[in-house]
Amino acid sequence: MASSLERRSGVSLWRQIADQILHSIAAGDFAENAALPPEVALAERYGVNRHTVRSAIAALVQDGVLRAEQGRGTFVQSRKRLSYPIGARTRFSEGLQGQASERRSVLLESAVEPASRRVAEGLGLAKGSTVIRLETRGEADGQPVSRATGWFDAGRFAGIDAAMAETGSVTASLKRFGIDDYLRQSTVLSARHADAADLADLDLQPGAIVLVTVAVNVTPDGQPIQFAETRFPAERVELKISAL
Amino acid sequence: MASSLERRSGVSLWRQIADQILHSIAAGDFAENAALPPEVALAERYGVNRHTVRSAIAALVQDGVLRAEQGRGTFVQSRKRLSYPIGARTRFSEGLQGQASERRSVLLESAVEPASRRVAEGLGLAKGSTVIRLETRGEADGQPVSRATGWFDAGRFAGIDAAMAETGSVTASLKRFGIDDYLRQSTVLSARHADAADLADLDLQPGAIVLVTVAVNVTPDGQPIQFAETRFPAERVELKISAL
DNA sequence: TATAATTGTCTATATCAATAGACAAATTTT
DNA sequence: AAAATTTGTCTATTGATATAGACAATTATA
Repeated sequence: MASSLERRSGVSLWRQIADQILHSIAAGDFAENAALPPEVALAERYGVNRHTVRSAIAALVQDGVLRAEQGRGTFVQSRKRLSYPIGARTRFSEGLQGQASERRSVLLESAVEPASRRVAEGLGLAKGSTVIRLETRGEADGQPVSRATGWFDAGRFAGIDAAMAETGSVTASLKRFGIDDYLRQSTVLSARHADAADLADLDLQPGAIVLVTVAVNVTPDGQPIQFAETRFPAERVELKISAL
Repeated sequence: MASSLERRSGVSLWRQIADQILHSIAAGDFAENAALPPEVALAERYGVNRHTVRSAIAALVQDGVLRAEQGRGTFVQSRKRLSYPIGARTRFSEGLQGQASERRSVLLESAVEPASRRVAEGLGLAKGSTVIRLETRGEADGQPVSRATGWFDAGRFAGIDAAMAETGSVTASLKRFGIDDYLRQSTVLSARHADAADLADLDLQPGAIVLVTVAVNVTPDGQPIQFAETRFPAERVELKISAL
């Protein structure tokens, strides 16, 4: 194993090592509260100075992933990564049952604006039609696990921003407009480094990776309701694709 | 827009800027062959020195994303990203039809070895059972688009490595063992920085991101056939989740 | 209790990353 | 032809990153 490192890549060695340790923990190489190899051993394995390993560990301690105890060693603090299901009936609140005791969706911002080409196409509207944009953050046990931007046809769903602010749930808000059921028509997935806004909203460290889904939700008879882009912090969330 | 940058984060400013430009292009802000803003303007927008912007551009030129012409400007070289479908009948060769004229799967390495706990669980075998591991690379128009590690029960599929080397297709190889149809039982998706091996196999630059799928393929009656982990370069591939 | 193992802190040095400024080279515009 | 715009190259300086070595502080073990 022990993947090697790339120098003068624009990503410092300590961050590469921190990423690898994080990945190693997520892959199950270390149980919770298990001890990491001592710094000297890690330095040798990665072929770097002990101080460089210490920088990586310091970053992960800062993130709450590791816990260092002088004289004893360095231990895995928490290694939970939520498994977020994606399927025909993807619902934020339902999906994480059993994995987190407290789940909620927070409305950060809403706006009424003309639809961009991308959004208009997704919703099957004419370009420039008025749409309502909702910016929301999903939290599980107080920790941000998703950051979504959703668009709705302003004509059909006027006031959904208020409903969302009140109920804190897309599903509940749509019920007020007579939508009892909706399906996920398509999901396109990609990944990238988190931008500054996502770093702030998701409480991530620079260099963090986000999984990005772009989805269209439709009524059972195929009428587009919502166009949404959602960013998930890759270090805290994995996506499980279930039957559609 | 113009997301800001994070200093002393372990990720250099030039790489952060390169990532943002890449994202901006992928988001459709610039058409193919469109000119980027001049270096001075970019430097001002990001609040950095012109030389820092030049480092970012140089990296993207090296990647073949941009093309710089002295006296004229800097232009978008190519912004195609393959859309790789994921669904119940995910097949490498079929999925990319129409997006690339030449598609193939190359067997890099094969080995017979005891199953790790993870693989054994995925295939429903006892831990330590003998399995065949196949390392393959998917290519579209000569460019690497996927890097897969697949495991098969060595008892049932003895010789599949030879069949794979001959046919270059998992589907064709399985036919020789009487498997005419198979389904994808589950897919778990994550993202991380590419490790050194992936960088080499996928011809990526350090710091690149890979989408990772871990999947189990089963016969129509639910018997596990293959356990596989596949890495996709996020800058070249997006995953489209279709009906299962 | 003494020893070993492990993390924490300090100093010093070399290399990479970023800033700053000046000017050359190529292209487009006036 | 001249001016303006834009990329390319050079020198110099500052701060972050990485290496090297030594030793202190804490904990577990012989």
